[in-house]
Amino acid sequence: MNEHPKSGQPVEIEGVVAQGKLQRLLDVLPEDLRSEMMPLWQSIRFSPGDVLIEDGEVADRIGFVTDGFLAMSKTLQDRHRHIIGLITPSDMFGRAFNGPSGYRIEALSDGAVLTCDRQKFEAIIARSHEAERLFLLSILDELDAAREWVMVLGSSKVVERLASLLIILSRHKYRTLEGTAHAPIQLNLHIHIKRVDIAHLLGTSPESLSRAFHQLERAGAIRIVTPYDVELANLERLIEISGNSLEMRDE
Amino acid sequence: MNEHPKSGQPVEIEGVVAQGKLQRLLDVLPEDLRSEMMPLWQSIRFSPGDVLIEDGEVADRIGFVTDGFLAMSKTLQDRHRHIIGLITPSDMFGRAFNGPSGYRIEALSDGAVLTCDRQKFEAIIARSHEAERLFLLSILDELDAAREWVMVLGSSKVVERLASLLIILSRHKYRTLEGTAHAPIQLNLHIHIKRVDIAHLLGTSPESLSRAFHQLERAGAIRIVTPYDVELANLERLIEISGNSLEMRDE
DNA sequence: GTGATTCTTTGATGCCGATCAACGTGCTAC
DNA sequence: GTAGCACGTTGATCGGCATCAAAGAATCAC
Repeated sequence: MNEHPKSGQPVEIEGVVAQGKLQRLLDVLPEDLRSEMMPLWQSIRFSPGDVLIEDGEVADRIGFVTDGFLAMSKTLQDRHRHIIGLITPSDMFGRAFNGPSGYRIEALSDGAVLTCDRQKFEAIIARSHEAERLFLLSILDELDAAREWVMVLGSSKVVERLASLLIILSRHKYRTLEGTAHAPIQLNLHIHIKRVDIAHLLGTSPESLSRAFHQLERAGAIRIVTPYDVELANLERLIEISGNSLEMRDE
Repeated sequence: MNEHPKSGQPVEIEGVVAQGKLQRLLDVLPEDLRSEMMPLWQSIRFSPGDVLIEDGEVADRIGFVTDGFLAMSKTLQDRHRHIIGLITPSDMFGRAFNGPSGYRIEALSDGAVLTCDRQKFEAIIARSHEAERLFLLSILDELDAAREWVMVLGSSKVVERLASLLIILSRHKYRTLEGTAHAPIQLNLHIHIKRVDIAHLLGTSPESLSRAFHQLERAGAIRIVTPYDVELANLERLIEISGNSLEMRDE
């Protein structure tokens, strides 16, 4: 670990392998900057409930998710926790170039991230025009995700929101499966996130969420094998219920 | 019009004056690029209901709001219109560097924008490292706004969401007043937006919205002079009702 | 002015979902 | 094994809000 492989080779720190955005970013980084940056990275494995960045903390770290799910949330003074968004593999968190985060980053599943000191990261990235540009452009993806999330939360009914979430999660599975299978008839979705957290994500209660799940099953859209294993039996109907609020592109 | 003033001088096209983000962007642009870009700008004045960019249209224009309010929305196939966010003076719209918008941009009030062909804009901006950087960083503001909006929509109750919106709008007034008054005791807020549109913004119906307004008045937080003129009688209480979900910084 | 149109408000009803409470189920400890 | 615990589901009640309907209020045409 902590070797400095050449561009194009996978980067791995303590068994955690960089992929997605981070991988691409390191690929375009000139050799010298790359060597300089590599020792700064640190891997963190997390379990459900772990808090990576505390609410309001001046957390000057940025991180890239390599595996698992995180949530960006904010606790109001009435102790009610709002979840702002879901952070999925390849996503970045922390507010590079724009001061500390202001949000709480908390784990919803098992997984791992690679993190780096924010200011050092910025300093090195800024020395490569191409890398900086690539990095800043990746913020557009975050923006898209945030807006998609607004669409999801804008759906009045819980079933609609749940249908949207299942589609989003299945898209992520597609993304990693891309290239292996082509047109999967039925999709077995393993949900790594606890019901309570899904409920908070969708702005509802575990009870209502449970009913929504079974409502989807009764509608024939999904089949609940276990609470963590759902079969998307009728994707078309699922999309229909979701209200078609999501772009179905593959990125 | 269409003269090419030196850096630092206000830019004005057909009576519409660039300000905020666009102003700053033009300020850092080298003289030659600036001269090249100026003729590309075009001013558009709008009235409530005007659609600047149609849903799904491959609209390759970007624009900066100089005055008034716009909404970014998306119409689903069930004809239900979701509003993704509010676009306010100084904000940008259109997806520079990232393909066409995909959203509908529609006017909620009277106002004006300065627009430019997207690809030509990108091409010129990309030739100035500093300008490109400034521009890409401004996307972070959009991201913040989107996330703030998620917080607002995440509030379960309509009054809470309304309180948040009023605060957001008053902040914008502050922003333009900045420097003139310092600690205004009471704030007369002129709302340029129709009730129906506010209702859609907040994901509710005009009827429920009306009740929410009067609920705020009964709580002593605001005083309704006319439907378009509201006095923020008790800002503290308003913030309290909003759930404190907003950052109260002045940017 | 007067009428027409548009916008806002008020009232009545029914549904969705939050909440409280209890039960079921699977896992861990020992 | 059994006890304990965490998590998920189900049931019952109640409040907020969408919806339908209709009545003010403001604006515009002429």
